[in-house]
Amino acid sequence: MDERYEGPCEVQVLLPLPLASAYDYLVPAGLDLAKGDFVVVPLGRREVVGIVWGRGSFSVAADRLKPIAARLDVPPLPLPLCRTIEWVAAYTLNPPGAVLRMAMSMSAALNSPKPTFAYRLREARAEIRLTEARRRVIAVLDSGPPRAARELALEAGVSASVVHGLAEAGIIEQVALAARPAFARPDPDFSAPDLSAYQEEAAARLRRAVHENFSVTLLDGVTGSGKTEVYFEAIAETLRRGRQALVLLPEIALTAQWLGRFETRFGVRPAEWHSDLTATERRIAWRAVAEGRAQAVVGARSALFLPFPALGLIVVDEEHDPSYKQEDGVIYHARDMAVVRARLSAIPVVLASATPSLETAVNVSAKRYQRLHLPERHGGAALPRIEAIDMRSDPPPRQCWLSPKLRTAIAETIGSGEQVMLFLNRRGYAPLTLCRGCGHRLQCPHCTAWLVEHRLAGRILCHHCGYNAAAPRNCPRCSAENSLAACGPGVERVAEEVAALFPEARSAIMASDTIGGPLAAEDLVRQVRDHELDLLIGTQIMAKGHHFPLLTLVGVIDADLGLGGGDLRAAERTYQLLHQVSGRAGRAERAGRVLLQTYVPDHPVIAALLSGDRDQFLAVESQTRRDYGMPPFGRLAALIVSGFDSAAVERVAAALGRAAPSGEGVEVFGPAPAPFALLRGRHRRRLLLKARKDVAVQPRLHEWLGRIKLPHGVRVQIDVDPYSFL
DNA sequence: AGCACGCCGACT
DNA sequence: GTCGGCGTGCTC
Repeated sequence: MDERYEGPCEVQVLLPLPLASAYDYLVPAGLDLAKGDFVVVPLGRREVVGIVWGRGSFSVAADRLKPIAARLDVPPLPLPLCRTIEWVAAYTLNPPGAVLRMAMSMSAALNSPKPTFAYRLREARAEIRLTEARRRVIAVLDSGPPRAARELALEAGVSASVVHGLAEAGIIEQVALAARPAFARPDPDFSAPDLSAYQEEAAARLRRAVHENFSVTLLDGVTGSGKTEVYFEAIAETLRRGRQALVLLPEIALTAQWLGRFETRFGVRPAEWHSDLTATERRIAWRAVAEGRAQAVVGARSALFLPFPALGLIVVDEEHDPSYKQEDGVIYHARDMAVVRARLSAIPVVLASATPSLETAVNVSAKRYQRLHLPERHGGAALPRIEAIDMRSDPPPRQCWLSPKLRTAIAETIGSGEQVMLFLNRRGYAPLTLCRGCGHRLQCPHCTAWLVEHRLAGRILCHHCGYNAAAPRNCPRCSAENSLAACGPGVERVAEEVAALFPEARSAIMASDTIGGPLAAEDLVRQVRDHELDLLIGTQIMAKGHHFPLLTLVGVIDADLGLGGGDLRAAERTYQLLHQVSGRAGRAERAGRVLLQTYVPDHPVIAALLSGDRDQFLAVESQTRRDYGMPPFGRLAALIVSGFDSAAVERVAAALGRAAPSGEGVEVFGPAPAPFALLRGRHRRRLLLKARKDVAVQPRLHEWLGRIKLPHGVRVQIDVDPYSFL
């Protein structure tokens, strides 16, 4: 049903602000609006852009209503996106305007499409004196299409004033560019894929799904089994139907390598959407999506809220990746919300992973999701051999982290002209620095966290708030000289050990803080590929996406890291990460080998990695969760109370504890100090609501919070389906 | 989220 | 005496 609102009448306008509800406005006579339209409305003494959300609610006296100032010349927010916004708001208990803000994070794009101008040579040229600079500009225009002043100046190697001077003199003239350069159209038939029988079968199933309504399909296959090529076929089919495709990737998996594969298959790069686009790039990409000119978009989780008018497919690659969980502001899980958007858009969604999340695995068992399995490595390469090194019987020397067995394996591998990757998910030199004299530990002044020494940079930093100071020479408390001792390993410390053990090996560190940016990262990848390096030491940043044919040994320095702490998903996450890291070993003809250094070789996670029996691991993990009524067999919601005044935070947390809902199928735990009891200077307390699967938690949470009056300066955040807890 | 209004310290 | 600090409260 096409909802139109012809003035004079009243409509609700949703503003991208954390207001409890949409506001009513008058539609002036002569203005004809539809749901989803972008409008400018007065708010207090400013003007803001909002979205026409529905007919007036008549909740405010008519004489207080203000008229809508204008309708913007932008395609309306697509209705399925509007419904997704409402759904996410209701589910996460956020004001709809706060969710809308995520879909309007590009205010510049809303300034009506400003016509862009280019210069071309005039037919009839006035006679003027031609300087060398002017000649160059004319030559550039002679040999190409009209260009914008800036570009023209750049290409001719002159300043902009030369261009303007030529315009003034009547040699060149401005022409309006008809449309902004269209986004290059990906060609679904640019290159025929070379698929295995399994891949072809899976691709055929997905192509069919693209012609039907909502469905969720898990594309399940080990690293190297060719999942990407398979979902590319679903994208191709979507493009043939003239619809748009969205691929969500974890931020760090969006690499030049992925883009290159897309370009090989479709002839052009897709539109990109991620956090380090410039304002201009955002504007261009957002408008191209909204106007349907961008047919294929790859992006991080926030791309989920882009205004696709003709969305036909969503792919969530690496669906198990924890970075899909947005942890601040509106707390949501992009994979789950992708399923919601697909359902509300009546389109298929494909979840791809080598190590599906337990939630997804359970949804497959329950037949809510389809599963397509790619059983083998494409090209027939063997899976890596995974072995444990029991650190209790094969310990490294004191203050060292590589066990004798791992050292031997490294020497053999490098000796035979192959490459090694050492994995340790810890940036910096050492996770903890303490004073041998007084026992003082270097701690962040704003967080409950140790300061991590980064020796290469000569700094100590907090990995949670970004606090950053020069590494002290003496103990900050007792001033003892040379008394600070590093405890435990970080990648820099492992690199130090490697340099001492293998002085002739060419090695490099790969961590988010040691590589300058995407370009430096690409260069490092190239160095590995071209065998300019023998050994790479890195964090999870190198866990995904790269194929290095000569890399045959992966050493995991501390396979137990992340298993402790009693976190709900610790086991699952460790399994996923180590499995992914293992997949880096031996992808071509050469067999790979993975060595896991562990003190608990019998731990179910380590055992599952050694046996390669993922499904058995998921079954055991699933049974444990079921026994304890934990997700996905029960529901969790966390309340995080935070503020700068710790006493006030404490009081609110205690009051929430007393006002906690109770009754059939609902339990509340806490308040307890939150995982980071002090974060960025804010004190934090946490309460956890656990409910049976059949209990709707949102109304309970709503009532619960309604019973508490929040003093100023204290904030309560709601995390429905918290991803981790301690 | 802005942007006001509002009531207490150092300046022309 | 004002200029301005940012606490709190409203915006259809």
